[in-house]
Amino acid sequence: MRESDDRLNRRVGELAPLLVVVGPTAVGKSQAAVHLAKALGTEILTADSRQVYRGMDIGTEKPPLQERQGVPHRLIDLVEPDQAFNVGIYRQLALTEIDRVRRQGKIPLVVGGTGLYVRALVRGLWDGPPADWQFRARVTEEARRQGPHYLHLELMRVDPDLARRLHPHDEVKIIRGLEVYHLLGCSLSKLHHAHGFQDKLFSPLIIGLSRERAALYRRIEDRVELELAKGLVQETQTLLDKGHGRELASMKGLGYRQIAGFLAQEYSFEEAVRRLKRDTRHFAKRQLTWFRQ
RNA sequence: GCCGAGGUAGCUCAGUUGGCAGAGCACAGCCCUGAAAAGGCUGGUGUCGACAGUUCGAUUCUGUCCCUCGGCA
Repeated sequence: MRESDDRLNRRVGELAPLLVVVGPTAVGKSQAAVHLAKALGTEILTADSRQVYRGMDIGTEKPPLQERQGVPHRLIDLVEPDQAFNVGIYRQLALTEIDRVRRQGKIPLVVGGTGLYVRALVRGLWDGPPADWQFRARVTEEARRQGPHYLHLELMRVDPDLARRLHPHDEVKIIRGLEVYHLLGCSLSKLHHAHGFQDKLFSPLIIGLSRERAALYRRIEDRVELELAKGLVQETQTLLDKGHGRELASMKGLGYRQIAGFLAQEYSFEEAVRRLKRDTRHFAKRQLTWFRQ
């Protein structure tokens, strides 16, 4: 019943509206989004792969309660830092939230800096398996033994199309390709192609925020200093004390990674701050290439 | 003032037995569908401190000067 409704809607071009605000870190998304949400009388659905972790507040720049001005923020604090999280889980939860907001007669407003999450909402996500960490550990170990280009050659055997698109050094993506073949017996490039990423559920209006580069970098530096003043070091220590090791994906996030290195006495505090600022600038640049298109 | 070391990319430095100057970082551009704040690719950049001399040719050798750092005064 709903299925056919959706199909009908698609045919007549009446896809559900979806408002999306994207932009690099520190550009001022959160503040702009609160204004927009208040003006529209709606809520904020965050698209941020780091704000989903509970207890990671300062380093992920979750807007403090007083800055939210009563606007509900959803899709944050979803899991513990040692729990697995990924685009698939995000998309599922986000679709539920979007549906709920729509039923209340409001325009869903998605705000975030994680390009992949936004794209998975707007273009769909192929129905694939999540990471198999045992497989990944095994394959990584094998690559150590067999030499650097071993995995790429393996992928060339099972998925030549993907192998040609990936640089031999891009181990993370190469392993994903091997993993999918291992789990499903079919090449990832075929599965991607079959899906096509034309899975349009919404008619999105995407608003990209930007700033002059020098100003953005200045804001990043100020923001890092502010995070430190708010107690980023203490927050990192607390997470480590809870047993959340540096190998966790969540602990590899900006801020935690650099501060954890300092706490492990690998380098000085000044060096940690320098790296954090630098890595955040690099990240903002990568975000810009997602959002430019 | 004297002695010593040095002045090469935005920064830290390597180098040229005299023949179009090169690394890391910074910076810029890009890729991406279950780790994505992850992971990966590509690319500029130069009065080689200044002036003169030797030389077919000087960033490289010689001289003078300027500047920086250390030591002695």
